Amino acid sequence: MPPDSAPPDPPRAEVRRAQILAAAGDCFRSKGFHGASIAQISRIAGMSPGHIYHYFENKEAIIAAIVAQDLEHVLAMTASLRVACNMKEAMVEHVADGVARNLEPRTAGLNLEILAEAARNPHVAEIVRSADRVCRDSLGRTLRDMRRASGHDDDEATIAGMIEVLAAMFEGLASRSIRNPHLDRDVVVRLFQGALRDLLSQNP
Amino acid sequence: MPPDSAPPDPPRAEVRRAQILAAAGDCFRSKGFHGASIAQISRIAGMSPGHIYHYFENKEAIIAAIVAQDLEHVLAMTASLRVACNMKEAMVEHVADGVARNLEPRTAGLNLEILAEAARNPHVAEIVRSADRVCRDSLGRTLRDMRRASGHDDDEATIAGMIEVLAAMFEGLASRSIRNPHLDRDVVVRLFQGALRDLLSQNP
DNA sequence: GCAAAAATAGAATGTTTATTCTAGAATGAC
DNA sequence: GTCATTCTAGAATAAACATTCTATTTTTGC
Repeated sequence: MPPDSAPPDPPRAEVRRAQILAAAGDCFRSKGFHGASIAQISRIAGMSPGHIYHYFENKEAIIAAIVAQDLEHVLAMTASLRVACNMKEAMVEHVADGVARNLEPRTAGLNLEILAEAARNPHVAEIVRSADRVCRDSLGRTLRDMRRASGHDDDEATIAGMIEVLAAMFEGLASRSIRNPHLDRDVVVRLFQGALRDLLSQNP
Repeated sequence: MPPDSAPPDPPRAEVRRAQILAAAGDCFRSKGFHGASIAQISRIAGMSPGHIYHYFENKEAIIAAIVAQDLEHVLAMTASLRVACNMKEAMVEHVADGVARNLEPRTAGLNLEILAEAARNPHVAEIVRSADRVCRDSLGRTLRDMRRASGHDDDEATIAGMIEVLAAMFEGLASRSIRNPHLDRDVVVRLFQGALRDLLSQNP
């Protein structure tokens, strides 16, 4: 449950809202944002089509809510990772998790759907970008501390660049899982660990 | 009547077909595969909606053609790259082009659209996968030669893994260009070059 | 020039869509 | 229990959509 800042709503409404979001998640994953219809979502959510409009202004609002919900998960994960990973080797150990998560077909599909929608829907783009900003800030602090601790003195641009490279690598796995579903995950993990080590200990 | 099963030879037909594909490309880029309508495509292509069905059986066939066309460009690029890049440093030099190309918003948007569609449309998935197979084979040969020339003896799995890492890095840039449109391209190029050098010269 | 064939437009079709409207059922306050 | 409020269903609406049909124009082979 996201710790919503919204005023205390009747619990009934919250349950209903959650049902809609769950159903919409399923439909969006399998049909895409524009391939899934309100009728379909309402059937899976166990309510009438019209009733959905008591909780969401329109279909775009449902899309936005799904995107926000999904990114909040990522945000929470990033935050917890920051606490656990003050050291380089700890990060390297987490690579296996990160690779597995990003290769998961269901995750990959919805992520790509979100990005494609963000590429043409400014509202969704803003949600995606603001979540990314938070992730980058958090990862940036971790990275700067780590590099300082090992004697390097990087400028901001280099830190930001490292984050982009890291992010591109992991986010690129979604693309890889679609294009080459039979890729050898273990080898990828091994090489990712090597690349990460090199990236984090390189001289400027 | 369904369209002629054999594409007509006359150049007239080819021009018309190309017009449709060009218009469809524009529409798909700005609205997505399912957001773009035949009416819209036909308007931009300068013909009637019904006429499109003389060249394509249905909308999915247009999507498939666009996907195939796009991937053929990538394929051609990969092939030319293989000729030019027998050496590591030559590849490193091409990083800047590769980064710029993958960060291009128009390219990135359509690529993400294609991947999202491939995640749920088996027909499109097959096109994408077969193109990727060709790219991997070509890059694999290049990489193996390069590594042998510098005294390394890798097994197939390692070569395949290197390709996956490389591909993930570059393909991940599409995601980055959406999530963080203001990223510093030059720094990313510099760090990509370093990462590429490390990846290609690491010991097994 | 002239028929046969191909190319094309544009209206017609039938379905699907998001969204709104209307009215009935559940719930809770007192 | 009664009444006001909130939920909820399902029909109604109006637009959009992919696709097909029909008729007209253009091209081509001769």
